[in-house]
Amino acid sequence: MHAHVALERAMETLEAYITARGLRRTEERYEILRTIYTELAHFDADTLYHHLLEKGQHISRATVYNTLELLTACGLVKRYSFGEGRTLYERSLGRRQHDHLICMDCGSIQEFCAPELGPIMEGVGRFFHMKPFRHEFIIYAYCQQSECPNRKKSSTFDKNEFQS
Amino acid sequence: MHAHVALERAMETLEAYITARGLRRTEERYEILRTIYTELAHFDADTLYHHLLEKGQHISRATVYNTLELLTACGLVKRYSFGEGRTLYERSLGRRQHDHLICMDCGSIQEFCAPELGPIMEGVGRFFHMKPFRHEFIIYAYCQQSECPNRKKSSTFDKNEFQS
DNA sequence: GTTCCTGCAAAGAGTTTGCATTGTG
DNA sequence: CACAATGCAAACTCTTTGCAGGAAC
Repeated sequence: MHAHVALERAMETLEAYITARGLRRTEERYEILRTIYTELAHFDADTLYHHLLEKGQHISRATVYNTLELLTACGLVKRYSFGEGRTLYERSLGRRQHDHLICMDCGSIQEFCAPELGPIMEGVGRFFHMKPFRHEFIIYAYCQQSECPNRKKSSTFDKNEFQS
Repeated sequence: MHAHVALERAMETLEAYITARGLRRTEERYEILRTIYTELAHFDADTLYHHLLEKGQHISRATVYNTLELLTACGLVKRYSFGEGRTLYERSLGRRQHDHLICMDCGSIQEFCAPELGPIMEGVGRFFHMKPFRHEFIIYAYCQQSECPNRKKSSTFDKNEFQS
């Protein structure tokens, strides 16, 4: 699905959600949704806040957090907790189910699909007599190249957890 | 492996680590290791702190955090980030590789083994030309019973993420 | 005696909340 | 013009840090 198609459908979903609950159509909400769907892949709240600032959009942190909660509630955004307590968001409409691989050298995130996980999840659920709802599968990996091609900054991942 | 055997081996590991690096054998370190290996399964730093307090062990938060970092560094404790940003620890010596299932009704945690994950991780690593190091696989599930048998407190898991 | 460790309190990061103001419906 | 949303700042939680006193070696 092309980005602008996903954005259009996301806009419709947001419209419907706003209408159904009698909420307000504020410019901030549309701007944040647009930004997420066209400019950001995996991001945290503060990155989104500063990204908006750099575009000249002065939207407060409170509104950023409120809107992320709203978009999460209506299924347009997903929230993840990655290693070392990083809370990241990503858009969820128009993207197939996927999991994440994180480079421990630079923190960059790759997505992959592993349909085999479905049956595993079902089997575990049966074993515990629980009803599986969703899963998170995160692979932490090193680049095989001596110099990580994604390296951008000092890693937040090699402080304590991965030493001998 | 019995708990006290695991504790003994953990003590030896800690001894060796302390000796190798010229660190100090403080009572706080032994007490925290003992507590983790005999009394706690999955816990956060604050739970450990209060658990020690209730036993009459007044060990400061700073020392609790320092010691958790030390024990993580020498492989006796593992740190996890679960949904909604919970940072939890568990002892790692004498426990086979496992993953976690979290009850969204009460937050209780079950462990399970899924050896099928190894090959999946390897395959994904090959695809991205990266060297997988470790993984986290978390299943979030509901109890099938209408009343969760593990229910202890109001869930921290049904606030935003799991509503319609 | 030297150096490391502890405990306290303050600082810091990330997120949430209270409240006056703004703006949608 | 009612009431929801915004923006700001303060509060809050979890974790880290600085420093003085105390313990290990």
